[in-house]
Amino acid sequence: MAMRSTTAAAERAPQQRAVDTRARIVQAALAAFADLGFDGATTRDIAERAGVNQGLITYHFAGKLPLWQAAVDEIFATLRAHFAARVPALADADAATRLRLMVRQYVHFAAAHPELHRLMMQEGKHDGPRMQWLVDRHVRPLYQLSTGLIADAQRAGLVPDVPPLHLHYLLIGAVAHLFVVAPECRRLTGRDPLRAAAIEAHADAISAVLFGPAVVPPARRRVAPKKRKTQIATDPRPPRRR
Amino acid sequence: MAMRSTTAAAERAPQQRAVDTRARIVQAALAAFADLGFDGATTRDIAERAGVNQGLITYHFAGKLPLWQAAVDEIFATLRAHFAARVPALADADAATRLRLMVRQYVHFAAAHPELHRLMMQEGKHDGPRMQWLVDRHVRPLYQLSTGLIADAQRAGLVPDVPPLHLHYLLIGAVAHLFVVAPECRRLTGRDPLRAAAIEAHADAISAVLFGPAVVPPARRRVAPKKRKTQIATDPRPPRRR
DNA sequence: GACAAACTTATTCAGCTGACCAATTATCCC
DNA sequence: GGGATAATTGGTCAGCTGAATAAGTTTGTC
Repeated sequence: MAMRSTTAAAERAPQQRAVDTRARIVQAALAAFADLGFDGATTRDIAERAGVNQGLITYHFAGKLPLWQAAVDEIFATLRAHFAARVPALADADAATRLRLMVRQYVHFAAAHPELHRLMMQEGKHDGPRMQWLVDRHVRPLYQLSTGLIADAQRAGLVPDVPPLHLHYLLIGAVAHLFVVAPECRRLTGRDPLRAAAIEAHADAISAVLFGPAVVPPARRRVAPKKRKTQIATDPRPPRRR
Repeated sequence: MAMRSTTAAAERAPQQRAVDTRARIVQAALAAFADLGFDGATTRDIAERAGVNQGLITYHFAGKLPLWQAAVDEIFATLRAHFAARVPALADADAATRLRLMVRQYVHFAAAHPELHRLMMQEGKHDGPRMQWLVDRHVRPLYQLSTGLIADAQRAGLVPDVPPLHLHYLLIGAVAHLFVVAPECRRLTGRDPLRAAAIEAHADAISAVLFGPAVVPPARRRVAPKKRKTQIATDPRPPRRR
């Protein structure tokens, strides 16, 4: 094993190809675990999806469980990066603005990465050591962030005054379900919910339901195809006409 | 192989114990398929959960797929019965009342039978013959009922005027997700979302978000109320509190 | 008691499971 | 270039799981 024996002889930096294969394995594992659950997914299947030899997954990861943990870490890191990159200046904006923006970005993330929610539903069904690890390491921090924002928004009168717990789970389900069962929606309706327009429409629907009709000046919605030129400043979506 | 005799002699009525074991197998299959998906679930496991011999499942059902179909038929029949029993006089009431009532009853059903949504999410992830069968036989009729009600409610100004497709999936996710991942919620928050009070609170949350804050009289509000001068006539949702 | 429905027991056997390892190749550092 | 090490390969392992069925036993009904 690589031991930094005598001098400060630095351990070799990991080679680029190793970084690549690791990443490909993690991505394949993510898809497999999200699809089939921990027990249903097999290391062979994962290796095949990743296009690598099966022995490699034991080489790079100690076993199936560490691989699962790496996959979970990966998708949550992606989620945090998504928000960090797209919800700027969190400290500055008021709660209302932040929540509106985050919800919209959350819709986009859920559409681009349905694995997150598929995986969470696979694991959320049964308690156990994996779920414990998952909740303590990733879910709880996000939950506290989410409910904090919700409480702020409630104080501002932006969202209904119901227990934040319920609003939190309500929101997750409302946002993610369409994309989790996107193939079903496609067969049922003939429309692909992953089209950019459909994603935007879903974000609009969520916003309309959660925050009420997006109006600051009481423009009448719903009656005629009246153009809505006045968009609230805090909602960065482009004005869309129907 | 015991074949049903096709002679002129009348077939015997199925014995009661056979009806019972069939039902127990179907219930066990429902739980297993919802938990593990079609491929992940095993007939051995199902037989064990049902407390019957594994050979019986091949005897009563022709194989794994017919068993799955029986389980799906069962849960959807239960859903229809639930609505039929609890949403009376569908023809009389106006769309608003019906939708309010159905949403609330839907929350109760989702809490009592999370298998439905677990199963739908397992199957909704990938297209294929099973999903096709499922959509054609069960999902599409419900979808048309749901979107019909939504459209009516939109005409009455009860819910935001967004595409019914999005409202439909939004609603399903919002209602069901909390109960699908109930164990996660329990570990995360220490509270059990299956308590009667929690179920009611979730129904309240859904109603508040979807229909606006609860109005005092439970009486029907059929037409757009003109009482509120601060609110435009075309939007009957009461304003959120400031 | 006759006879079929309902159920049990005991197989079958192909294929897959995660883990592990010895041999091989690619890459790095001197 | 060459030695060392990281990265990768192919293969083995021992055991388990899969659905299905054949043959035998109990139970209920006529």
